[in-house]
Amino acid sequence: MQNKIKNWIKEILDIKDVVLMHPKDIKNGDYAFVVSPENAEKDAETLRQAQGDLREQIGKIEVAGRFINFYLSPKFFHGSVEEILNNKNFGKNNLYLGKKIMVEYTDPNPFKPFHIGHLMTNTIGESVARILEVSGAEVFRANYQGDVGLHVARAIYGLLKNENLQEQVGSHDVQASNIGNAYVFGAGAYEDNPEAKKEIDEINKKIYHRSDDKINSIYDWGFKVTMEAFEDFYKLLGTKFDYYFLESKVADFGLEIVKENKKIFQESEGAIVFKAEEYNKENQPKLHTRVFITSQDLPTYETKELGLTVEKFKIKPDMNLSVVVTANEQLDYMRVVTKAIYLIYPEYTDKMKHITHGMMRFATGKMGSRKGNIVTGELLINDTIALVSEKVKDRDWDEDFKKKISQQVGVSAIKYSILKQSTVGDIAYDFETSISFEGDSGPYLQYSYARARSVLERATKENILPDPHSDSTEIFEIEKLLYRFPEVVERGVREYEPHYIANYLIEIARSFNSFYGNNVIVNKEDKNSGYFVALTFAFTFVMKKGLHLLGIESPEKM
RNA sequence: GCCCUUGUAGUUCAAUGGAUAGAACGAGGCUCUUCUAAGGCCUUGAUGUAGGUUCGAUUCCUACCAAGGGCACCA
Repeated sequence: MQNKIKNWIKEILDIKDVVLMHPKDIKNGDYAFVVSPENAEKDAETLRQAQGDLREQIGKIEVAGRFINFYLSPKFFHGSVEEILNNKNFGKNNLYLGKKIMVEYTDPNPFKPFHIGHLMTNTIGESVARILEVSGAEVFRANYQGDVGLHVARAIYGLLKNENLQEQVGSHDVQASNIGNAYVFGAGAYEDNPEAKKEIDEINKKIYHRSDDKINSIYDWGFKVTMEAFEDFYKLLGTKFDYYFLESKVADFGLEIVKENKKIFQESEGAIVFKAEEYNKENQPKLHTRVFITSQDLPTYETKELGLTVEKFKIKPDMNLSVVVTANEQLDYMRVVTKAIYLIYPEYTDKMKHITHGMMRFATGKMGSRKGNIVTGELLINDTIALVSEKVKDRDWDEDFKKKISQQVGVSAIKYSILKQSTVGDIAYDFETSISFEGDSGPYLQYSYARARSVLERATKENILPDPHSDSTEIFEIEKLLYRFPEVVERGVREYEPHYIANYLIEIARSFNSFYGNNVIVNKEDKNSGYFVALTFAFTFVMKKGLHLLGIESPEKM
C-alpha cells in the first residue's frame, strides 16, 4: 500500500522522491508526506482530482500546514482484514529470501550457573532468529560453550572440597545447581587463598591433559549434568539449537590459523599479537592490539573465536551471514577479531554481524558470577512462575494446565521485559518492579489474546461467522494498526531490533482492548457482528504471529 | 589517559529529520446483574549543557558534563 501511494504521488505530482510516512498521531491520517506550504492546497487538489486505482482505497486527502494527509477508506480496512484472514503468509517478507544464516547466542559455560545475562542473550538471540526466519532466511541456531579452562577447575575444586555437592542423584537441575555452588566456592577460594589458587591451577592442567582419573570422572559427570540442565532450560524458554560448538574443539584450529598467517600476526614480548590499529580508517571505530597466543603458547579467547568462526563457515560453506549475539562488553574485542578474520579470509568480508546488548544490572551495581552476587536465570524464572501460579491457583483448570499456563506467562513476563526496549541499553533489574504482569507487559499481550479467543469461542457458540465484508463506514483504531504488521517486521529485521515488534504488539493490544470495552462483539441483533468477529480473528492472528517472533507462547486461556 | 556505548516525566522505557514528544509504573477519580477487571475511561508530569547544519533536530555534527563498558598474555 505504501509503495502504491508513493508511486501514485510521484506520477501525479511529477516529484522524484516522496518520503511517505505514518503520521505520529493516528488522528492525522494513515499516511502523510511533506510539501512546501504554498503548494500544499494545490497539490492536494490535484491528487483529489486524479483518477486511478487508488480512488476506492483513499477516503480523503487533507492539508495541514506542510503536510498532505491521506485517510484510508473503510473499504481498504475491510480489505485488509480479509487479507489477514486469508493470507497465511501475512507478516512475512523476502528481505533474506533463500539466505543461510547462523545465529549464535546464549553461550553458557558448563560447570557455571546459567545467569541472568545468559537469559538476556538467549531471549534476544531467539527473537532475532525468528525474525530472520519470517524474512525468508534459513536459520541455524548455534551455541558456543567453554568446556575447559579456569572456570571448570574452580568448580571441580569446589566439588573436591565439598563432597556433599557431588551427590549424583536427583534431577539434573539439582545436581547442576550444586555444581554452580561449587563454582562459587572455588571462585572465592581462588581470589582469597593463595594455596587454593595453586591447587586450582594444578587441577586446570590435569583437566586439560586428562591425566587424573578422579578428576576425569567428576568432569565427565559435571559436564553431562550441567549441559542437560541447560537443555531443560532451553525447552522451557522455547529454544532448540542445531549446533553446539565447544571451546576445546575450536582452540587448536584457531592456533593453526594464527600460526599460518605470519604476515598478519606478529610477535611482541613473547606473545603473538594482532596490531589492529594499523588498519584504522577514518570514520570507523578505532581498533587496538590484542593478544592471540600467549607467551606460554596458549590460545586466547581471540584465537578460539577465530577458530570458531572459520569452523562455522566450514560446516556451512554457502552461509551468507554469521550472526553472534553477546553483551556489549565484547564489542571492541569482536571488532578486532572480525578485522583479523576479514584480512585472512577476504571472502567472509561483510558476512559477520555482531549484535550486542546491554547488561542486566542491579540498582547497586554490576553482577558477576565470580563474586557470587548473581541472580541465576533459573531462580528468576522460578520465582516469576511461582507468582503466576499464585494468580491461577483458584482457576477451574487441572493441575497440568495450571502449570503450563504459569510457565508460559512467567517466561513471557521475563522475555517481554527484555525485548520491550532497544537492545543497546542496560536493563535495570529489580524483581519487584521490572517483572510486571500488568500494563506494558508480556502477560498483558497474552491476556488480550486469550480474551479475544474467548470472544471467538462465544461467537462460534452463537453461530456468528466471521465476515470481512461490511457496509459500515465507522473506522476503529485497531483496523488502522493491523495492516501495518508487515512493515513493523521489516523494520525489526533491518535493524535487528525486536523491540519494534514488542511496541507494536502493545499498541494493537491496547486498541483491541479499547475496542472490546466500547463495543459488543458477539451480538445477534447487530448486523456488524460478523465483521467484528472477523476483526477479532484478524487481531488474534497478528498477535499470535507477533508473540511468536518474540519467542512468547500464546495461551488460549489465562 | 585513549576508545566504544548511552543521557527523554519521580521511576522503567518509546518516538524510520517532521505536526500537540508517546506508554507503563506511581498518585488521584470512575467502571464488572454485556463476550476474561492480568481489562477499560479520565486527571497529573520530561528531551544533560552550549553551539552548529536544516524550512524543521529527541534524532545529524562539534565541544563539555554525567553514567556504563573496554583497552596485552582472563573469558
